[in-house]
Amino acid sequence: MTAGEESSGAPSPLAVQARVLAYWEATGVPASVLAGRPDGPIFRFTEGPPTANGAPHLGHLVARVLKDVELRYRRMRGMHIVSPMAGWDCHGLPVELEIEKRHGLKSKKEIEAFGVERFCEDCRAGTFEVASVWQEMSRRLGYWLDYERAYRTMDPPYMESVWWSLKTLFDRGLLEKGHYVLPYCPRCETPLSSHEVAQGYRETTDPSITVRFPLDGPPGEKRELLVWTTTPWTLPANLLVAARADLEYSVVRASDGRELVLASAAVSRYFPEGVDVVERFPGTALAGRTYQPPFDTPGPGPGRYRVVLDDLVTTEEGTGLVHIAPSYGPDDQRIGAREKVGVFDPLDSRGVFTDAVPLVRGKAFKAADPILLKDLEARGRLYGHSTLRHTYPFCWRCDSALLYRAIDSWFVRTSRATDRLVRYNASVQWRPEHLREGRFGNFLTEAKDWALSRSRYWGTPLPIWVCSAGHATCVGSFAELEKLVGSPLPTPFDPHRVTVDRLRVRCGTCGGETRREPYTIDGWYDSGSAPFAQFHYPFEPGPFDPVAPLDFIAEGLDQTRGWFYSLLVIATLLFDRPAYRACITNGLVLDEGGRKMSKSKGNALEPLAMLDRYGADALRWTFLSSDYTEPMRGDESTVRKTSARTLGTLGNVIAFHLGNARADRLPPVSERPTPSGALDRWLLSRLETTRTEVERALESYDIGNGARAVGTFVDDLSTWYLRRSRPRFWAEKSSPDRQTAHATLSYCLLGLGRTIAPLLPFTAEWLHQEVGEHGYRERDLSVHRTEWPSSLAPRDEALEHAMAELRALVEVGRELRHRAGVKSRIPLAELVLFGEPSAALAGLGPEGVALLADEINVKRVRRVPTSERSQFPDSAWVVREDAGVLVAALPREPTPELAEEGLAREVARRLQQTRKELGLKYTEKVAVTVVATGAIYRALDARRAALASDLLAEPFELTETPLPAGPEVRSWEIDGVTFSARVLRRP
RNA sequence: GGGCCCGUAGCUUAGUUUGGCUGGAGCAUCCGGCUGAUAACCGGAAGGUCGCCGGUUCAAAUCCGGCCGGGCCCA
Repeated sequence: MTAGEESSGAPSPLAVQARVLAYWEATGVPASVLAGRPDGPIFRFTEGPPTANGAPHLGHLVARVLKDVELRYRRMRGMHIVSPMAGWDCHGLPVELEIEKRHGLKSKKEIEAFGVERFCEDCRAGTFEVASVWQEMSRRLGYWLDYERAYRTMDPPYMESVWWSLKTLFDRGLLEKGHYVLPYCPRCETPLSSHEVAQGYRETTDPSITVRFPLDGPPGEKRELLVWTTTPWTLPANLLVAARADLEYSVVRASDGRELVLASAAVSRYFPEGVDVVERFPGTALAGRTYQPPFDTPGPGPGRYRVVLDDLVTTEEGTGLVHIAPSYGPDDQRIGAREKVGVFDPLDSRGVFTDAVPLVRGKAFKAADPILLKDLEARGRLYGHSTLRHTYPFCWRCDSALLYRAIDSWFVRTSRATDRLVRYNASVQWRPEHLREGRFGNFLTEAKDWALSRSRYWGTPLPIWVCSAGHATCVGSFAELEKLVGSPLPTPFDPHRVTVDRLRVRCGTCGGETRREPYTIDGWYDSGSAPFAQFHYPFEPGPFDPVAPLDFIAEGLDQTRGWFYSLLVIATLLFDRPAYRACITNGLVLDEGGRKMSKSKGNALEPLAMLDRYGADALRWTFLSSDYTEPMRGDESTVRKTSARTLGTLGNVIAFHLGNARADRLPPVSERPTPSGALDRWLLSRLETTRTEVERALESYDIGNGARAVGTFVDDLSTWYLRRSRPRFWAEKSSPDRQTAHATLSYCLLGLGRTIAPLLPFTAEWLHQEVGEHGYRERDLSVHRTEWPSSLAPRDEALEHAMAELRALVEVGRELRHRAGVKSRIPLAELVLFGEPSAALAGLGPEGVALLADEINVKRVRRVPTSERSQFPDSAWVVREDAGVLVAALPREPTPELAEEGLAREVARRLQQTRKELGLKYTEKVAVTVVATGAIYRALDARRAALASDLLAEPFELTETPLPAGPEVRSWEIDGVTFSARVLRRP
């Protein structure tokens, strides 16, 4: 922008963004900032690694804005960020699934036919297909991460650190094998962890059936247990029925004469019409009774098909008699183990029935339901059949219905550290705070052992080898592995399954032949290891400190069960300390209707497209000034409106300042001016207040409060300071008042630039470069390389208070004018204020009075005692009273002289309008001829010189003789009187 | 079924921790004003059962209980 263009408005946010991005890239500002301040205090941070093959959505963008704000702020405070590395979560089902789809693979069998090696190679390559989108999004958002040195969970050093940690847990007895009932995905053929399952619950319809289990008994007695279930496919695996000792059971006689046994509490539910009760007895009376199983598949076994007692039985639903299939439920397993009845699991790894149940051989577990039902019915074993809508877990990645089944798995024994998890969590500064005791806290107290192993291919292999004698050897480093192999490892060594499983590893205990436990580990363990594994700890020296938690992390609320949890568990078990000191979470971004965004619904807004359309700061501001802890609506009109408000206003102020400063070549002022005027001092104080509020907000991770403070300041700056100061800026260059106004505005803008640098990095840079006249030349002059200002100006709270009072009085004055029906252009004689001024207001002195008079357009402001109310009759005055307290009065009419002055202004305004319509710059002179008569003539005649100067008119002619008609002659009417004028551009 | 959170004007929200001035703003609407920022600025009006019901209190948007609606999480 040059001096000749000073009247043009603010450049668009997009233009600002493009300009700033170009500057950053040309001069390497981001890289130099990322390099950090190694001499400064360390601020520990870790970027939560996104899944490397999933596209970013707006929610990710919110989290990144929050992280960026805090990191920029800490950098300005001179802190050294450890580490600013980007990260990628490379392993696990999401990646495998993508590759399976690509090759049309539908099962593990097909993967193995395809070739595990090829498959894993494709997973490795596929990992980075969307990486560039993430990187580009970060760049455009202004989120500076070190992508050059990004950590990847699939890199051998990273994996070696993970192995080290697993061995550490193993040695402490915190990593153990078990055979437990786990949620299992039949399609992926692997168990899932509880936090994975948590992501997949959804409503579904299942059969709800009641089955007759005939009791063995004395001849002639025909009694049947009524047993309820929603999973008919588990019935072939039934081994026991549970009753509750302290519950009463009834025997009822059905209409067909058969006697049915169920809990007394369930009788009215099953027989709302009433029924004959033959007998009642406690649950203990049923214990040990044997029955005919629903299907005789597993055959008789010791202790099977009998009634046992257990507290899991309730009567809220069902019959108070619970079908127990020890393979298919955690409680079932517990009871089965206690009763020593063994297990019967007729499903293969894909959830398909084996030959063990000929009736449904080859059927997937759910698909067997109708066949089993039909068979039960044919044999007269089905008592009732309906359906039930309830929530049921599905695989979070492939959407298959999960089943619970007993399976071998390795567990991290988190349940042994529950008290420490809870204690360390208590020290976390959560944002919002309620997560500590609320959602996250609750989750911790219920924490179960972490099912770590996955029967999959693309992941960190579980580094445990077991020999024929049953010794388990957990390997914690490549060196240790090499020792056990007895010969050098291949170089470069890639510790993924394909390589590792070719090695012949000797048992660490007996030296015998071993086989590796054929598992990979849960990807959440990989990402939870990021704080140390990204530095290849403990194998290489690095900045990781086992004693020090991260200072700060931030991710979406969905990570409570994900990353926030795995970080805490790993830090607690491994280092016996909390994982992070502060954690900010953000809510989901919803569409304009408040619905979840999803690609399938087509309502998802692409982050990059949004950045293209509105620019980074507009999006940043929208998120920061909304309640980002709650679900937000991400519709575009909100972005447009919210950002236009503050960014647009600030842009206008800057554009005004630049135009003004450049027109007269006034240099930027970076030293704090010491103005004497109240308005200038007020602005400086407001700036300092704002700086303090932003500082407090960012220190305590309450970013929203900082953003609000900035919003208020920008409004004050534009609509009060600048509006009130505007005439000062068109005084002569040498005028002291102009100089002071310029210095104040320049200084405050530069101070504001540093204050908003963490929040609005693009706008701040633009401001800093333009107002500071750095010219986008040197990277050292970037606002992001400046220090956070420790103090920008003296704070004068009394002055801020006084100004607020004054502004309230201005509003009163305007309201009075409105009521009097006299427009602002017409001066009135005086504004009368009742009573004594407050101490604060009095402190503003004559400047305050002048300001008030000018705003209300009155010739003077007068204070009178309240007792003089009678001197201001309603016939001539409009009076304001608040709750019975007199405030102010204003004349209803201007004096004739003032009316004339107003008339002159009416004319002047129309001529100014004409100037503008001619497209004249405010420095261009014009030749003006005004034709008027009567009152208008008299009004103008008395003010020729002033009008000429206001309008830059040379000459300014006034006549009563009409001008010859012409295109340049225009006429107007004021209160029924006409006048005309000719305004000519001067050559 | 359980837990946590949210519900203030058409929209975005402050105020809720620690009860107390007529519940503030901004956008949008209407009316008016201003005119050297101009797809800007200023004023006024209208718009609120502070989700609903009940309780505590001299006093409740704020504290307590219950309910309704929404979201997330758990099972």
